Amino acid sequence: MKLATWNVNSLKVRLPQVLDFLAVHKPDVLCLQETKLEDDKFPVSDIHSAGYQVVFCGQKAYNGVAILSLHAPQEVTMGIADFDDPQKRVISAAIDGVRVICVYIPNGENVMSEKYGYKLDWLGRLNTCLKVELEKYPRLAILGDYNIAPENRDVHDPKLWEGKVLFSEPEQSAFKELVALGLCDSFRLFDQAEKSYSWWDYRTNGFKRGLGLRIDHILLSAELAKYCKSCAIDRERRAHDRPSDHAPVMVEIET
DNA sequence: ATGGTAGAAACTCTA
Repeated sequence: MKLATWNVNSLKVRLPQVLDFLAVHKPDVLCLQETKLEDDKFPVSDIHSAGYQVVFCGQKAYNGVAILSLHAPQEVTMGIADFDDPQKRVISAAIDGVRVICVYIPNGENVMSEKYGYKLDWLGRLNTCLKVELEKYPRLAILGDYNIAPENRDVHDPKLWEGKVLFSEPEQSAFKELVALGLCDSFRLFDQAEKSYSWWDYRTNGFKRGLGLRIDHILLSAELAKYCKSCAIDRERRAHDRPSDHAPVMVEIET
């Protein structure tokens, strides 16, 4: 079983690239973030024509998440339980016996921003909700844009990024607390190339200059991690014409 | 050089 995640930064612009990704990799599940589409604008028929089912939860201009799958999504839920968040950042479904949670964790803007407080609060609420999900679904995968680089090796220049949003200590602690629930950063189960990143800022010509961060992750419960055979970043997607600023990440799980 | 680019929307916000 192949599970993938990709922050597409506008599904309207990236739809042809998403369809190509599906055709090339044939993932069982693809989680999307930053679709930036209201639900009545979602390209359902294009996804169906590609042989995929889809559930989604979006809004105008910002945020928006979706789960594409070969098999039927069941027990679909939107958002975080007991948290009335107007921002559309979470969608979950049970697919082929795996509970899939697609997350777009807030960016935080900068550590002095109100949005940074919202991000840390949001991470606390996610943690609480994942505790419950883990009890209910031992086979759990949380895929998405976490907007957190967990370790020094996940950032091109840790010194430069020290104390900055995406890399600050409180964010990294929140990430560790998610892992401490009994989850595992699937990328680090395997040997990986140095300077493996999943996001490069458009603004600094980051991709061309190798200025990246690894902020897109697939966390797996122990029950899934023990059957995980690979985890890879599809870095070449970032070199495409009109690329998203994020590359997809994909795991393979033996079933 | 506290810059730069990209997307959506609508003369600004978010990343």
